[in-house]
Amino acid sequence: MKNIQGKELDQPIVIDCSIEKALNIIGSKWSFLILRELFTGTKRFSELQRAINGVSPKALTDALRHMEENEILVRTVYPTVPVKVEYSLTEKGQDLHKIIKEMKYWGAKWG
Amino acid sequence: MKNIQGKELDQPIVIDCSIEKALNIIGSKWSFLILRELFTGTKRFSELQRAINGVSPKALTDALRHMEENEILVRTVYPTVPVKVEYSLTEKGQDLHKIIKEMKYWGAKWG
DNA sequence: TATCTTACTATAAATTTTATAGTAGATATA
DNA sequence: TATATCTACTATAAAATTTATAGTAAGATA
Repeated sequence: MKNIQGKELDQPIVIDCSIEKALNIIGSKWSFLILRELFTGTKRFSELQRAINGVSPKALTDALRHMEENEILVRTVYPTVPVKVEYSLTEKGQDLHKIIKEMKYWGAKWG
Repeated sequence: MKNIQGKELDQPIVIDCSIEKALNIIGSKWSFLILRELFTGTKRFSELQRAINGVSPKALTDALRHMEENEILVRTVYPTVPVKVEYSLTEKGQDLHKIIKEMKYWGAKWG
């Protein structure tokens, strides 16, 4: 995953801007919609796939992995057959709620 | 410009989600950084280019055009030589400040 | 035996993004 | 006179990313 400037996120570059930091941690456009879903509670992969119109499984996997690495969400695997995987927000992830809420207000007002 | 599902924005599709509406109107990742700059006042193309680390002129032009079409900012051309072009936020654009502010808080806390 | 399920991967194709050079048109400099 | 400078972009090809599609494991079900 690359940052907003197109550099690998594990490269030693210093970003001063908090907005850029937030955008890099959140990841991609899909992350916002994953957040929207997870604020209402834990979800499985297939539930997210159905709820988010237009995501390919790869895009969803990539976004979830990125968010997991950045400790926005946790991934829990239940070794059943077929396997069950649940995604839920961490405190860090829950704290993004204010941003998404403001987006929702703005979108309802101007969209 | 395409929407978050990859469809052209002028296609007759209905989006119910306010978050998606907001994301589609804002446009791309660069838009957030353009907003960051314009909240401090009117800026010229070259000022934005210098202030936003890593934008290509094409990416900047594309983002500005998209934001202009969506009435987030206005573009004013002064017919001097060389020409001078200024970008400034509309009321709709100013109103995005809450979102960016929350991003900034979050980035400062967790980033 | 064939089919269904979940949570993904693999691959190639399609699309987007980026880097780089170039443009106008007047002024400034050597 | 020739060259360089400035701004705000465009054009183009190359590079990178994203998407669509098919496929996988591994047991349950009909």
